[in-house]
Amino acid sequence: MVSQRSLDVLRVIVQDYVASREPVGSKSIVERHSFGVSAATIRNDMALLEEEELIAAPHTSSGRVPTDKGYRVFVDQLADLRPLTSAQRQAIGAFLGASADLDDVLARTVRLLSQLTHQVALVQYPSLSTSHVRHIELVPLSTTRIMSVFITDSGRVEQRMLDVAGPLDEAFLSELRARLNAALGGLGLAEAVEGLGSFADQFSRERHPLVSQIAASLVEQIGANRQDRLLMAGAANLVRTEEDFTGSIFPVLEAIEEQVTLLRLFGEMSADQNGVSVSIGRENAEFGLGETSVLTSGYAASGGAVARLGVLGPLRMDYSNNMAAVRAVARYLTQLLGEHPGA
Amino acid sequence: MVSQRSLDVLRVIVQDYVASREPVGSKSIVERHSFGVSAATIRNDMALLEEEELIAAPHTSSGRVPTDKGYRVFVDQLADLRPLTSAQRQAIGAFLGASADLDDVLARTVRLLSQLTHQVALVQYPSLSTSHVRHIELVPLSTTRIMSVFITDSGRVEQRMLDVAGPLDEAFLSELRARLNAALGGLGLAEAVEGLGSFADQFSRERHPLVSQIAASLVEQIGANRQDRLLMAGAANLVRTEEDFTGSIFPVLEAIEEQVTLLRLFGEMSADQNGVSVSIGRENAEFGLGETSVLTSGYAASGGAVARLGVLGPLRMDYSNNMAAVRAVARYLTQLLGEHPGA
DNA sequence: ATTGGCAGTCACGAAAGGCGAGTGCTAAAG
DNA sequence: CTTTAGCACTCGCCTTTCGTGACTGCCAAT
Repeated sequence: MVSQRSLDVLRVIVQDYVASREPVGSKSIVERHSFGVSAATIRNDMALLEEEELIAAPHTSSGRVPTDKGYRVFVDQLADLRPLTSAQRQAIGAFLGASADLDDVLARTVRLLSQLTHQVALVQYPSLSTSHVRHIELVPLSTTRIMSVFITDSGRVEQRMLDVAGPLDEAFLSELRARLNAALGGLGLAEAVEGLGSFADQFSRERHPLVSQIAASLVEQIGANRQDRLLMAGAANLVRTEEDFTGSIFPVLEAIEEQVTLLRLFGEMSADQNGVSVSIGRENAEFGLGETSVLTSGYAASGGAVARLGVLGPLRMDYSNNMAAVRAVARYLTQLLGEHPGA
Repeated sequence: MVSQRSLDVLRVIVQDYVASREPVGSKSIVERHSFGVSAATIRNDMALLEEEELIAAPHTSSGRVPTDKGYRVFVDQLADLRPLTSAQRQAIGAFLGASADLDDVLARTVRLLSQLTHQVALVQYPSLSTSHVRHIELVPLSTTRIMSVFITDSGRVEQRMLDVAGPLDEAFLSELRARLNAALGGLGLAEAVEGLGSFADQFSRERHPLVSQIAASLVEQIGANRQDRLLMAGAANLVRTEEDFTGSIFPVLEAIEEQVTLLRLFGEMSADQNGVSVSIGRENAEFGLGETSVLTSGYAASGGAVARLGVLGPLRMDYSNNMAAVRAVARYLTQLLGEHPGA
């Protein structure tokens, strides 16, 4: 049985360790916090916590350090996040206030988040899977080459080049553009792909191969871009916290640059009651991030597109502040993208 | 007077030091290379090199290490770069072979370059300043909101949202689109901006404010995007070579994430006869990169857009191989972008 | 100009010793 | 049963010391 006071002891151990980077001993606890009991009593509680594997001693006679499990219990106890300071709120507004397009907003967001948390920040591009076709544009580049621009209501724009078999005149391209938008405008991406399957059938035998080719390219374009991208900022912060990693941070940086891994990790994280999901230490082992914690929150772009953003850092981080920052930024971003669809 | 043999000694000092990371002494030189002279003679040459400040001794009685100036002389002596190995050439082809759009090509390029050189790789987006207007598209998002898509012949696509004062109908939007493209298509960006200045004058008094607003937004869109972006990959390599930096690599990573600084540095580097420009150590001091070397080469996208790509790493790097890689990738990229305009 | 010899310098690594923070345990008190 | 004070013990860390080895600089001879 773990008493309430024991949990309080765990809390201050995590807090003090995060603040000082040094194993915390019973004596320093009683002199820094008002528990109203003696160091010996704290020692008894600490022995209990050690039995539960919530804390561990690096050396036989040193203070204690939280284990992965200890951080987990600590985080789960953080029921209420204190809101950000007004200075931080202002920073969010100032940073994200006036932005032109989605690329810009997300680029600013990731930098902002990294500055607020002093960790590596990550922002996933909104998934296309739940968004809808806003507009398709075909732009002639030469007589046998066109650029197709594909715009969704989540504000994403994807362009692609295509060499076509036969020559194309502007009139036919206009017709094609009009028919494409009539047929696909407003559809979800899956429906659009379906619609493209039979799209060419409405054209003459003569035109059919050409239109088929273009339709196939569009299908590919839609499908290919469903694989999301990830923005990163604040890699320098990882170096700053280098001492918190037992070995080198090299493998960590490698894993971060391997976006596929992170996207998989993002995919497996779901929101808890605060909207912020936390994955700690060995919980990330399969991603090569066994020594890091990842905090994420979902955010919604318009068009129903959802994605995640968050931060990554050493186990020894300020969970409280960082979770609040992630939550606040996600909320602000959702609000911003909701207000100005696609912007 | 610095004899030819002295320069040869400098060369092997750089080579051995790069290979071993240890100060190189006279004895190890004579036993690893066939100079046909004794260690004492080498020592005399080394004393000469030291007088010229091309090498220095970390401690009174240790081997010698090249200085910034020494690396500079070494690099300038590398008249002919040996071409890449066939395996490397194949890697370039395989990596960049099939790519959809400019974003994709550049993203692959930067990763490729980082893998070839084992350093941080940087690729600058082609500057818009010398490219031309390919197409302007206006997409209605709601009655008072449009998205303008701006396509250049260098393959870049920029989108932007705009709230307009009055309601817009589709017919007028079509007219506007047609007139915009008629007026601006093919113009250089500077000319396009000029043309937009008086563009609204051809419309009725009633339409004038609306068109003015759209034109102004387009001008802003063109201007704003002239500020280039930079792709980076291989930050993990900096960590791997951390020991080559006297202090922490933190400020280096910070400088790298501050794209503005790097773009300024890129701007100041011009090509030498090999097409590869090298900036060594303190030559980069004003950018906070006094302990790094930067190798860059220009490349050309279609539409006359030019930009630079390159790598950044510690002074102690394999200049010969890395310069060859930068040159090869720049050439390949130029070729690829030339073949498939905008792709 | 080149070479062999030799004394001198100095960083680096290993070994030793002292310090001190912190623990676990025990016995007594509330 | 919980809490407290006291105490012996452990062990990482820091500092000091010392020996080793690599390399240089100089000098005299070729």
